[in-house]
Amino acid sequence: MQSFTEENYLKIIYHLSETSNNVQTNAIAEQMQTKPASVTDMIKKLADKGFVDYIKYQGVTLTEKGKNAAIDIVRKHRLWEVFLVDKLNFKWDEVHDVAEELEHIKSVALIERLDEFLGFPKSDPHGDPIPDKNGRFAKTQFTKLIDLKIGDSGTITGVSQHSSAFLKHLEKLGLTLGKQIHINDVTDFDGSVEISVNGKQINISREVAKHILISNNGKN
Amino acid sequence: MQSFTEENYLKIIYHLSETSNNVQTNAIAEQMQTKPASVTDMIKKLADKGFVDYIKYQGVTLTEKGKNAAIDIVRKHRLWEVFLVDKLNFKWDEVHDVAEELEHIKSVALIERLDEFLGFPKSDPHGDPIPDKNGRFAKTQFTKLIDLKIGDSGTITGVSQHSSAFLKHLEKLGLTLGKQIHINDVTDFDGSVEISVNGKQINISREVAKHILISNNGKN
DNA sequence: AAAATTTTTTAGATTTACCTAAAAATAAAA
DNA sequence: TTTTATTTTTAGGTAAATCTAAAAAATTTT
Repeated sequence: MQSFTEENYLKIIYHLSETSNNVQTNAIAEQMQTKPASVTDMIKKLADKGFVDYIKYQGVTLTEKGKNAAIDIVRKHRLWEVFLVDKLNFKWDEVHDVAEELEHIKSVALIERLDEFLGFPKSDPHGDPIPDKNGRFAKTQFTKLIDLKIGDSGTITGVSQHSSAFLKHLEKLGLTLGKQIHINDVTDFDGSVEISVNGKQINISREVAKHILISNNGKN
Repeated sequence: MQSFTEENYLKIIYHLSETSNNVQTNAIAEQMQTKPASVTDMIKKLADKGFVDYIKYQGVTLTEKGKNAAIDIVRKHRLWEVFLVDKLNFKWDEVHDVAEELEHIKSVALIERLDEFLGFPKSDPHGDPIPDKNGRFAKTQFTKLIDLKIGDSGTITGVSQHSSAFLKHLEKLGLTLGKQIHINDVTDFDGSVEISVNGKQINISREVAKHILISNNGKN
């Protein structure tokens, strides 16, 4: 059984694995808000326990065991987020920190019953897929809004940033999950994007456009 | 803000305070499943932080601050128990350990919304009162079943033991909250008690009778 | 009231997850 | 291909919560 801290490391390594194959010490340190030296210590421990493969100076990759452990934590995190939003009326920008704590509660029965209570949801309030109890989930293929071309349209189905500030901003702009959008123009000067949503035209910054995920997008 | 461990100490000191005024080091050690030496260390820390009053060799008492902190944890524990039983269909003997973890989640909003979601329950699945958000709760006056006399009757409204083994045993005997009971006889030999419940006569050991709490009891 | 017992504390170590500072390895630039 | 910069690791140390063994205080027994 893993400690609270080990679980956080596994989860972060898992998320970093999604974009790069070998996860670097510095990247982990940044995410964990700790120092690289501390990361090296923990990596050795995780390697000893068989959660990661580790070659000095080469970064780490999760083993099958490590990946399963990480997916289990992600599952818990996302189920709790659904609980908070669906049952306790939290906003999507309020759930992250609390779920961050709840995800470490160790009880298989608890999570299975929670899953059932919530009606076996397939995605969390931010559009991220929820692994089932065997760790399986549909690999969703999103396009970042920033990568769409003028004339493209699609549906907002996810976000790649869970900070309260970002989500509140989206809310204010009316950019929530399920909304249909259309790309009208891209500004040369600052890369900001002119889009239609809710029958209105709005301008969003490049930074915002990078973190909005779109599906069902059709050319023109 | 207190650590996980500090919270557990406060909770245990609070519970021990209900029966004795000055809580002893050894008693805390036993409940915490640790050694007296460790307790002395922690007591000093809690005293420094103003949670307890402590005089060497004299045991501890909770300060107002300590008492409030403890009641807050008890509140969380009991609300989570209600959630587990009412919403997730846990049995009353399955909730203790999970609630023991959930009680440490730090979010005022979470607990207030959970309380509301559950309909502001006044007692938990074991009959213990749930403090409101200001820490207030009705001081219930129970009589232990063992203290009733032959001919007395009353209603089961609580238990003073939360172990799964004990609760499962009660369940099997049909001795659940709200049940009406009548004392028929007390065995001289072993102090076991002959009672009527559900229209049947059963015999319960002294040990069991000690941990069943009765209210509305009328003489004869 | 002295002796024996129990309770509590102190002293000194251990483990976990951190840290800083400095050394070593790797990658990038000149 | 050196030099420079970046990344990572090692070495040695800290704080929290625990431990064992032994000393000190309080309580109980005789």
